[in-house]
This record gives sequence, structure tokens and C-alpha cells, in this order.
Amino acid sequence: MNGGSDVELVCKTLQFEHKLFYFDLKENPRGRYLKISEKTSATRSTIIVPVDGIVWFRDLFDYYITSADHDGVGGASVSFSKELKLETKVFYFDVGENKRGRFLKVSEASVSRNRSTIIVPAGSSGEEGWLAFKNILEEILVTNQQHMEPPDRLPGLSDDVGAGFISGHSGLSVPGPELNVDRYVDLPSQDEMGNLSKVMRADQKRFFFDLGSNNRGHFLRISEVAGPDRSSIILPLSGLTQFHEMIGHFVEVTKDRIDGMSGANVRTV
DNA sequence: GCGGCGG
Repeated sequence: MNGGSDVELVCKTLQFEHKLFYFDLKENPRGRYLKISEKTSATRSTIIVPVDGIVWFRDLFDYYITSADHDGVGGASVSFSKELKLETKVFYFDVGENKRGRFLKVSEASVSRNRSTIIVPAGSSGEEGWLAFKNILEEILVTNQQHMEPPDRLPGLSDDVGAGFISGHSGLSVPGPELNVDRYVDLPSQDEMGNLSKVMRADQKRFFFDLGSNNRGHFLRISEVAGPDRSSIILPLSGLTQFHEMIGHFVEVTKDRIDGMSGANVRTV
């Protein structure tokens, strides 16, 4: 509801069948987001996607396009439902079919707002609608990365996932197809956030966890050190909660195999 | 000249 103050960075429209989709990449002090609205003559509905989610939307559309191709057209309607958790929101992707054709329903559920939904028709001869939609997302991703480097990173940590959009460096912490791990690794500028380092061992291996930051934002570096070699993964803090859930998932799934061993050899440096 | 079963 905060009208006006948000800057529009990119505006695109897609007309498909009798719907008109608006894509507005906008920015406000909390970060960037993509507003996607679907407009028909009587109806307008909107979902708000945090910048970091655009790449996932692109991938999901791609997924539905390719898996629909791979699958026979006609026949039983496939319903691969997926859900995408971004910050405080959950987006649900569902394919459906009725007499009008196949469609992809994307709905956003967030606290304190009623669920909003956009529905993207697949098209009559394949998945042209989804394809066109994906292409727009692609263009927006490119524009966001190339021409629109955010000015200055805002101060403050953004691992508070309850707070809404992450600040400042949003567009650059996207775990996109070309995540530049090297760039992160070689610009350490470490420890301006505190002494938060931990080490753990598993079997013969040692793993270091280090919070760090560079001009692109804050991150957690997890390194496996073997002799002179160190290999790391660099996790933007915006992904930390999701990472945690991932680990939790696998802990759960492998529970019976690792019972009694957890936590035995973790210590703080 | 459309239309999407959830509440």
C-alpha cells in the first residue's frame, strides 16, 4: 500500500489471449521487487515477487514448459505442483486444465494479505504463453543485472527473514545460473561483522563457517580445508534460512542413520 | 470474446 515512493525501473507488458500482464520492476528503500499483474477487462490481480525470486520464477516456468513438452500433450493433465518460499511469502505453482485450455496458476500467500493469484494460459499450440512469460522474466533478469547495479548497500544485516524484503544488495545475491563464487572468495574483506567463526569436524574432515561481507553484501562462507587447499561455498545471508531448512530436511530424512552422533564434535574458535 | 472450484 505504499504508493508513489517506489521507483519504477523496468516496465514490460505481455498480451496473451485476452489477458494483459504487467511486469514492473520497482525499487524502494527496502529493496527491489517485481510486481506482476494480470489484467482482464473486469479483473486485475497482482503478485509481488522479491528480486531474488525472479530467477526462481524463470526456472519454474522453464520447468513447466520442458516437462510439458517431455510429456505427451492431451491425455491426463499433469499436475506438478510446486511451492516456492521466498522470505515471508510462499508462492504456489499449479498447472490446471479446463475447456479453455491448460494454464499455470501462480498464487502468492503472505501473512496479512489475502491470497492473490495470476493465471497464465499455456496457449493453444504448446506452451507459447508460458514461453513468452518466461522470456519477459529473462529480460528483466538481464536488465536488473547489467544496467541496474544498486547504488549502495544499505547498512545492517538482513538475515531477519521476518522483516520483508532484504535490503540493498538484493539483485546481486541471487543464486543465479552464473553465481560468481570466485569473485566472492577473492574479495574477502572479512570480519567487519564480528568474530563469528566456527569449525566442525566430520570424520577426518574439517569445515569452517565464517561470516563475511564484501561490497556485494553479507555472506556465510563454508569451507572444507584439506592441506593447502580450501574449497568454499558462499551463501548470501538471504539464503540462510532456506539453507537451514534444507539441512533440516536431510537430517530428518537420514535420522536413523546418524542418531547418536550429532553435535559431538562442534566447537567454536 | 473469452476463463480457470476455493471459501
